[in-house]
Amino acid sequence: MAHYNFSDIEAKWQKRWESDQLFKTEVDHTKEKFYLLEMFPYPSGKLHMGHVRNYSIGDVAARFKKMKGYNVLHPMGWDSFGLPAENAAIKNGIHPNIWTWENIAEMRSQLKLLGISYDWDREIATCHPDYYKWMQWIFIKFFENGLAYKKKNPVNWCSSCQTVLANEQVVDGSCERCGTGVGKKDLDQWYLKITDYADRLLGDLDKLDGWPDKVKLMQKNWIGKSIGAEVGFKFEGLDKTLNVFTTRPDTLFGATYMVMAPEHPDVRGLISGTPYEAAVDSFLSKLQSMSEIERSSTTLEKEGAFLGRYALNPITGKQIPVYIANYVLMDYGTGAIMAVPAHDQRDFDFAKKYNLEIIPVIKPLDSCIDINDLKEAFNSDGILINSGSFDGMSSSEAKTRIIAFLAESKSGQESINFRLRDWLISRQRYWGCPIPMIYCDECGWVPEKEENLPVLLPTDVVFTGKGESPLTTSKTFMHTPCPKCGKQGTRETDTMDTFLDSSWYFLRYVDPHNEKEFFSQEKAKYWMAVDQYIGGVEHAILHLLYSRFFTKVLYDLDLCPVDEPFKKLLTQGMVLKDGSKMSKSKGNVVSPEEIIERFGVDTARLFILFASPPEKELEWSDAGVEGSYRFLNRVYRIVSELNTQTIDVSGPILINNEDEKQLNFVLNTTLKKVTEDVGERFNFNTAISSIMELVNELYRYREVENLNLPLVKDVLKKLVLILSPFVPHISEELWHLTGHEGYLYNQSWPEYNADALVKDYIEIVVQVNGKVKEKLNVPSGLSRTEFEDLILSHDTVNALLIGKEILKVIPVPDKLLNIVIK
RNA sequence: GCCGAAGUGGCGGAACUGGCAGACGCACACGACUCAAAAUCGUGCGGUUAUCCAUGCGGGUUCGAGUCCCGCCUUCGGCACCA
Repeated sequence: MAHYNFSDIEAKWQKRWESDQLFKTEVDHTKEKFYLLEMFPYPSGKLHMGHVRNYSIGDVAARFKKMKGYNVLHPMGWDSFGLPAENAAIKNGIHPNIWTWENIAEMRSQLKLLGISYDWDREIATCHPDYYKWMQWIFIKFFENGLAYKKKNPVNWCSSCQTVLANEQVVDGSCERCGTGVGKKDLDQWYLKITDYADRLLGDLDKLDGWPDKVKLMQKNWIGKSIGAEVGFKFEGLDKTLNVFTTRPDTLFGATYMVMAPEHPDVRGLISGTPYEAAVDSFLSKLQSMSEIERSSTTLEKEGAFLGRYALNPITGKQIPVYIANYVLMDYGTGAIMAVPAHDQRDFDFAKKYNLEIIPVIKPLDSCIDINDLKEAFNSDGILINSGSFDGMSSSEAKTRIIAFLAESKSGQESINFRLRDWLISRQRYWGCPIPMIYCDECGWVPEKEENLPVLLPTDVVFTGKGESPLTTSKTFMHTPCPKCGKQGTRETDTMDTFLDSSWYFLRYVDPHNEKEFFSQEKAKYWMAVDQYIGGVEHAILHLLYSRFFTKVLYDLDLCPVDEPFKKLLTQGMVLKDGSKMSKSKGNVVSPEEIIERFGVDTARLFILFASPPEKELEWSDAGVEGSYRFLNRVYRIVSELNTQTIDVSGPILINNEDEKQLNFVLNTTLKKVTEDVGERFNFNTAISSIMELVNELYRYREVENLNLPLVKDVLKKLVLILSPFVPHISEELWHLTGHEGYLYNQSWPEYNADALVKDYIEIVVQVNGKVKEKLNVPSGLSRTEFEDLILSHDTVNALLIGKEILKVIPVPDKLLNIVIK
């Protein structure tokens, strides 16, 4: 008998699928669409198991939806700008462009071995000018609408590499490339105004029913909305006000000192020429000598310096000393706080160190804490004390009343703050999308004209890994006429953060070859939003938040039909080996290529999908892979063996005896379970286990005399159909072997027959006081009383009850009966 | 420190609205086939066994709890001086 020759089978069908353009998709208004997307990869050159898992999960969903009758869009592309290409250029002298395209070619061929149902005609690469032209176009839209701006701000700076680093490139406070401690440097950088969208990005999380709560919560925390008040404290003897933000206006009477961030722009003016200047300066220089990480450590002792100035409490007029301190940040709120040591632990620590006054103004509801002798700050809500006319109010009431009071005297109002900062997108890098802006002495920053896009990356650059962006070394790039006035202008030489490229790629897929628009609105209307998005949880915040931000901006500009990009999100777990993430340094990497060569891609896919539910971590097991391989052999063997008997059989399926009924029952429970597990829950592991049970049942049934061949034929056909999303190659082979035409991808998903699920007799459980005592076969579908009477009349049940007093009987028809006795 | 998730056999994991804990697979053991091995097929497989004990630990609700509630422990993840 023919045996399962996976390598021939896989090569054969992959070739046919490709030449017949099986997975090519077009807009079709007669069908409901389904847009399924896996996060596109960075072309590092090698496919790893995480990729295989990600795309296998996606392929099951895509093939299933197609068979369910949807018009499925399932594209793939490359997130191909980024640092590794440039590092390779510095290290090996290969141009990033060559390095990247070679990697793409390599990875594409590996990816094709997986047999995923991608429409390769829609392939995109973010480093291709056809793509980044539209990236630049979008950037200009942001600029024209006031959402992109340039400002000078302290950024991460590696003094050894002489370059700016993204936050992600700072690992444990050091440069990821050279290990030098990272400092801060003031640089002129481009920002996107994501803070304008903070409230909507937060509020619309509620719309995202199909997202994991975990991811929504992470975004919520990242956006970090705080409701409170901005309060102005006048400086004593100066015509100047110190504005602070607080979430606890109810503690205003407990403010005993003020703190400004060391970088606060007003500090210099307050101390200049005063006797305090020298002491403050020595504190500031101490801070400057520290690295950013040392400074931002929560365990750092709180230290500061008195400015020799006083502010006045806007309600009481009380005189309050003003400090600077290392624990107040310039880039949150107003860069200054009112310190209430009785009710904030940080202020409490500082007050203890500098012997500052601690006045309790909130009393706990249960007064078990001695509020006058605090060992630590009491930071919960409570009842106001020591607060004049506000005494006795609850914290929440006092917040409202005190804000109202401040508003009346024009010294404060309600205020909301977000921890989300504007998005710094400038990178002093070569291998990224050029920022299409030109600086002109007359006109300032002017966007490049649309007809001149894309602003191409120059090729005559030097990669030293030091200094400014490599674009400054190009002789052809920098100088260009101002698009507005025509005088000599200078191009921006920084490139964009690559997270911008990936913030809209899902939109380009709907119309990837459009040369006139970044995509046709017509097509976007049909395809958007992405119905199911699948990727690693490591993108829970940045990529997914940025994509939501872009979609909302484009929606507001009437350039996108939806304001949320991804309806449903599945965050797949990592692939582990020996309990930890596969990595070269740990030497626990399992190469997909090797597994595919030894067992075939169907086995690899099956193992990955079977061993763990998609959102959980997956522990790699070589023995488990062999188990999956064994199962596919088992399937191949029984289908081809039984097929010799059923191939020419036709006629109606008649169920005659218990064996046949049982086989038909298992077939239909499996159809139901697989349909629900794949379609509703993404529980691929249990779907597969139920298919295994069907195969086991088929092996059992094979042993009976006089096989019901029309029934067997039906089982074989449906078995192959439901296997096909998981293991498409072997399924396609068996589909044709069993005499069927066409591709499985174009077949309809088999529906279960509800009648077959009804059993005449059901095994039920008899419990006494909640413990299982007996199992009985009884007719199904009885009423509660029929069920109860039948079981209580049973001899073996009565034997359990001899000499006992029955207190209560709880019948659950078709399941169990519990008898409570004394 | 704050927020969140998860703890079930030797292992990966099932158990959907509270209703037979351990589906399916791996590993292991035994049997059949074989001169033999591999492959394959079959049987067994939480601990004890008259019974009982078992879903991290301790309580609770319920006729009945892996599932719900309260309090701990452990592990993992996110944020981290955010006023």
